Parts: sequence; C-alpha cells; structure tokens
Amino acid sequence: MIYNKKPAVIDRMILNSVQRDAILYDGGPQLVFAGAGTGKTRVLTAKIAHLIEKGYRPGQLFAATFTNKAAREMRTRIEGLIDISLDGLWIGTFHSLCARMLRLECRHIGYMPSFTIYDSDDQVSIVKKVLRELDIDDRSIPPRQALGAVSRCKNACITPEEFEKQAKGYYDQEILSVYKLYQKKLREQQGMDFDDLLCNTVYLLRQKPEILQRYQEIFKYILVDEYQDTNVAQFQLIKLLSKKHGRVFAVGDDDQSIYGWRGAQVENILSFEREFPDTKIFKLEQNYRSTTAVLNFANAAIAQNLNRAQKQLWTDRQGGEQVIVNRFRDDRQEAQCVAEKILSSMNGKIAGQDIAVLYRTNAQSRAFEEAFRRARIPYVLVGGIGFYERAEIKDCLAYLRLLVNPKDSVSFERIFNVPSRGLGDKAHESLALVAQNKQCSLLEALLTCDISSLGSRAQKGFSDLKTIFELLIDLEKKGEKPHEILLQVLQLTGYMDMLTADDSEEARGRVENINELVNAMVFWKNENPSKKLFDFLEEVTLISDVDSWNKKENAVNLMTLHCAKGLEFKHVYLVGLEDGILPSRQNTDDERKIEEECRLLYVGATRAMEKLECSHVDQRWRFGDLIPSSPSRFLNAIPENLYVFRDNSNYFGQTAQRNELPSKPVRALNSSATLRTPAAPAKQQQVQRNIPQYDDFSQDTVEFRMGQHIRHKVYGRGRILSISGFGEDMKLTVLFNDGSRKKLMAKFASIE
DNA sequence: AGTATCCCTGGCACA
DNA sequence: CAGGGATACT
Ligand SMILES: Nc1ncnc2c1ncn2[C@@H]1O[C@H](COP(=O)(O)OP(=O)(O)OP(=O)(O)O)[C@@H](O)[C@H]1O
Repeated sequence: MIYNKKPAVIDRMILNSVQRDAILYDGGPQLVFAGAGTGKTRVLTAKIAHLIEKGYRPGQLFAATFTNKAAREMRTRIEGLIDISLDGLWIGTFHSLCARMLRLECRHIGYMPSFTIYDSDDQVSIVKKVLRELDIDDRSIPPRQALGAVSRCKNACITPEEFEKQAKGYYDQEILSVYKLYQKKLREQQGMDFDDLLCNTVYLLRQKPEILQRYQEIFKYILVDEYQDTNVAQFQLIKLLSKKHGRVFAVGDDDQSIYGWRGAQVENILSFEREFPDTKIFKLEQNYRSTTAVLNFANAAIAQNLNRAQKQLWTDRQGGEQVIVNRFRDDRQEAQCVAEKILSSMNGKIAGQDIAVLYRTNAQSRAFEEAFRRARIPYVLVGGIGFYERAEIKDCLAYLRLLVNPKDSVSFERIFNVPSRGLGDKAHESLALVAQNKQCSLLEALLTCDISSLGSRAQKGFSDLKTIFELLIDLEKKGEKPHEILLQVLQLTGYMDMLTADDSEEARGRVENINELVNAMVFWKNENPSKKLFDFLEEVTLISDVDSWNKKENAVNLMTLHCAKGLEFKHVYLVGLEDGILPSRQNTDDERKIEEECRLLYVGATRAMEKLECSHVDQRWRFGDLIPSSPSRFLNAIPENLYVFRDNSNYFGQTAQRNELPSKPVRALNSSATLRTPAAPAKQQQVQRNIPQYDDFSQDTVEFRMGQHIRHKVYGRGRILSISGFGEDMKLTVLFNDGSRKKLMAKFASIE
C-alpha cells in the first residue's frame, strides 16, 4: 500500500517557496497579495487540493472564483491532483454559491425555493414598470440610471430603510421610492436579481443567527480568488462566514481591480489586514507568464496610478520581442493590419487560439470580425449577444420559468401574446385587475379566475393560453424531462409553426437556435440526472460571457479587457488605446475611475506571454460618423524606450495581392451586382481605381435602393429619396437627418 | 382592439 | 442596431 501512496500534492506541483508556505500555512487569515502572472490562481488551486488531501471534506470548503469557467477549470485541476471525489465542494462565483445557499434557506426570508433569478433585461422591465407606476418621467430618470442607483445600494448592503436615513434631496427621494417599489415587485413575484443573490444571503445570515452559526460550522475554510474585485456584500459574506474560525484564504492584486462600476471596492484588499486581525500576507514577486519586455511595459503603465500598493514584479524570461505601439488612420485600417499581422504569425508557428485581440468595448469587435472574415482567419468572439440573450431563447425560457414559478409576471408579460393570440394592452390590463383583486399573479389569475368579463377576442386568447398552461403544468408535475416540456411548449403554443411559416433567413436561424436549446437541455439532463428544471434555469441565467468561451482549434480570440482577466495568451493585441475609449469617455471625469481604466490597460498588457502589440487610431467610426481620436493618455505616460512606435497611418496595404485574392466576397459581389444593376460592375472598377485598396471592400458592394439609409462623411445620416443615372454618373437625392436635401454623386457617398 | 410597420432616438464594460 | 412610439391598416 505504501508504494501506491502518491507524494503529497504540494510535492507534485511546481511551486516556489512562498507559494508552498502559503499553501501549508494554517494559522488564520491569509492574503496572497501579488502582481499579475505570479501564480496566485495556482496557489489557490493547490491550497484546495492540499486541504482536501489533509482531511477536509470537500463540503467544508467554500471557494469563490470570479467566473463559472474559472470554477470549472479549478475543479478539474483539483480532480487531477487528488484521487478524492469533490462531491459537495462549494466552488463557484459568489452569485452561484449564494443562489445555492438561498435555494436551501430562502424560506426563512419569505421566498420559495423555486424563486426566479432575473437578469438585467428583466430588471430593466421591472424598473420601467415601477417608474410608470410612480409617475416618474423616464426622461428625468432613465431606467438604467435608476437601476444603477438601486444596484449600488444593494451591492453596498444598504436596505431601503437605511437608504431612507441618508437620502438627501429630491433625486434621492425618487430613487428611494423606486428602490422600495422595485423590491416589493421582486418579492411579489418571487424574483431575485443578481444583487439580491448577494445581499439576501447576507440579510439571511444576519437575521437568522442559528442559520449563520450552522454555516459557520459547515464551512471550515473560505477561499476567494480575485479578492480585489469583491464588493461590500461579498466582503460581508466572507466576514460572516469566517467569523468563528478566521480561516480566510484570499488571493488578489489591487492593480487588477476593474469592476468598480459594479460595486467592487479595491479598499477591500487594501484593508484586508485591518479587517481580519492577525493576517499573514504572502507576496509573490516572480512573474512566470511574460517576458521582460512585456512586463516592463505593464509595470510602467500601472506605475502611473498613485493610489496603489507598491509591488515587486520580475521575470527571468529575459528579453523577448519588443512591445510595439502602432498608429493607424482609422479603426478599419487597425483591424485590417492586425489581421495581416496575425495571419503572418499564424503562418509561423503560432496557433490562432494562442492569440487574443482585446478591446475596451464590445462594439469594437465588429471591425475585427469583418477584417478576419475577409482574411479568412477563424476567430471566436467572446461576449456580445449571447445565446441565452436571444429573443427566441428568452421566450422559451420564459415559458419554462413560469412553470417553475407561476408568480413570475415578468415572464408572463413577455410571452402571454407570443405567438400572437390577439391579446394586447387592454387584455393585459383587465387580467391585471383581476389579479389585483385576488391578490395573485397574472398566471394564477388566468388559471383560477373567471375572466368572462373580458371581450370575446381576449377571452378566446386567454382560454387558449390557459389550456396550454394547464397541460404544461401537468407535465411539469409529472416530472417530465425539461427538454420534453420545452418541445411541448413549442408545439402547444404554435411557436414553432410561427417560425416555420416564416421562411426568412431570420426565422430559420431562430429555429436552429431553439433546436440548439433543446439539445443543450438534453445534454444537461444527461450530465445532471438528479437536477431539476429550476436548476437549469438558474445555471443559464448565471452564465457569464467567458463561461461559454471555449478555445477553438486555431481560432483567434476576440474579447473585452474585462473578459480577459485571469487568462493568458502568447500574443496579445491591445487595440483602441485612445482617450475616450481607454480611458472610456464616461470615466474621464473622476480620478478613481481613471485609475480603474489604467488598471484595465495593465490587466490587458499582462495577459501577454511573448508578444504585445498596442494600437491607436486617428479617426474612429462611431454611430455612423467618423470622429477624431487621439492616443490614450496612458500610452503617453509610458517611457518611450519601453516600446517601438510604428506609424502606419500612411501605409496602404498589400495592394497587389489584394487583386489576386480569389476571395468569396468578390464573387458574391459580382453575382449580386450583375443581378441587381447592370451598371454596378463599372462602378466597382471605378471604386477600385479611385480609392485605396486597404479599406474598401465594403465600398465594392455598394448598391443603392430608394429609402435606403446611408451616411455621408460630411452630412451624416440620411435616407435616399431618389436615384438618377447609373454607373459613374449615378446621382442620389438624399434627405439628411438635419432636414436638408442634397443631390450627391453616388460614387462619393459612403454608405453604412 | 390589435397588429404591422416605419421612423427615431439613444448608446457600448457584465454576474 | 434595438426598443419604443406614432401611424395606418385589419
Ligand atoms: N511556481 C511556478 N513555476 C512556474 N510557473 C508557474 C508557477 N506558478 C504559476 N506558474 C505559471 O504562471 C502563469 C500564471 O499563473 P496564474 O494564472 O496562477 O497567475 P495569477 O497570479 O493568477 O495571474 P493573474 O493575476 O494575472 O490572473 C501560469 O501559466 C502558471 O502555469
């Protein structure tokens, strides 16, 4: 037996001495406080494995990671390290851990375990309703702003009662009433938003000492990754859970705190020692990820921030490729040139999946997607409009959510007339009235109340809907498999028929998506035979952008800087380093926010292992207008000897090659051009002669129709009223948004 | 009364 | 580029 005994985890992993110390230390609160790429995540993983190996049961560990994906990966790593089942281990994001606890305990705070978790769209629709009911003009307080204010309160664990005490002035009073009514509505429909998951857990533990005590005894260790991005509610939770034994193990880096706008507080990590007495701090100083070139650049970037803890950070990966800073004319050239650079790396020995293009906002991805498609570079886009945010998917989920929680009126309102059943505002209002009288939800009213007071058309619609729900609820009660229920939803409601009747490309895509949803549910059920429908619904609402990201064979990764946190790539392109983008326009007013933007640059730069290229452009397309843009103030503050500057703004691409490229867009264009207007090919020639090759693929496909929306370099947006002439002489009469009417030569007007 | 359609505006982080 | 509002159509 002795021969079979593996050496301890700690001896099987590559760890430096500080890492080892941190893992072995067992004397109370610990903070691993270190810069990027120093192996913090590795320590956390090893710590968990070590604790389990030492005899802690997985169920005694509470480990919070920043994304579900990180949790999954960590779990897999740990499973590979020790031969002990991890069943019962509490590992996940704070949100999913809290949801798990609340499913078990929410009865104590007036919720049913079948409560629904609302995503941000749901939140917005509730706030809109609240504003309407309170007669607040949504131009005086935009819903998103109201929501932001409410969310800030919740993230800071400020109850409406507490807010009332500190509320000053008219605006605060309005927010207070929104906050109160919003919470009332959530509660009425057994809904919790993302913030509630955290603050209701804290509330529960504070209100019910016996429950708190139970969990304090269950969890022997509280482990937290990315501690710098915890908010007040999360901090309170950690504090409450660890109070008895003080076994908190946190890792983080104040320089990587980038979620302040979501309530995270860097102060949490900076005052860790004060909050947790007798904390032992572990400092990791060796960066194992990046070359000196990359690291010096990143260090210089973050050194601009004054409000930070000094840290050492060095690497023995000497030298490496110089960091490059590129200047481009506009975002199209930026995308095009990055694509060319990537293409040549990929012809070398770098695989696409080891390359990432990182940008500040999702909107910036479009130019890169187009450039990559033209260059035939496979890519994966992380974020943007996710699968579970698509309208058809949300419709399906709304039906399912209602089966789990019939009080969920947000979902009811979403689907009661989808597909169309002849029910509109009036019908909704009547039903709401009935529901109000009976003190029940809309669906409950539909199912139990007499609705004969309604008009005949509405009655028909409602009775159809009622029948559908009766059948569905029956299926759910019988414990039918989730995907079977969904298939019935699609069948009974006629949702599928609605889509198949429509033979547009759009509708076909939706059918495909729904099929994918069915598949996902089948797959999920196989993986989790014992889980229920509401578990599925919970999981899908808590999915984040990175969670659904999988590196694809040879595909370049496109994502926001926020998404890139904790990841690493051999080559990294940081694009759009301009004032107004990074730092983002909205965050240039406040020093704290500017510092957070700077940290974003630091996070981005430190993702690179071997090669880092940055870029900024002179002009950028924004909502259809070309606006000037200047290099980021952060770049200006980095010593010039730490990078090579390349001005590409006069570079006009590999013109000759372009013509020979037998690419698909060209063919598509020829065929459509000849189909539509015989004059088009001539125009295409014209365009190719007049306009530099580098950025004008879309110009080639120019075709005009009456009524088409266009934008013009000088006049901005407008609509085509009439077309005369053809070929080079085609003239357009355009009505611009400022009311002016102009006649233009088609070949000079740039369209959107 | 309800629905389809056109037009206009507002606006990029994310669990 | 989508969600909301006015408008015209069934
Ligand atoms: N002791 C070590 N020896 C060699 N390589 C290591 C060691 N510890 C970690 N690494 C490697 O260094 C890289 C960074 O590690 P890790 O992701 O754990 O760092 P981190 O501190 O969490 O980074 P970040 O804060 O940027 O997310 C990884 O590729 C990891 O495999």
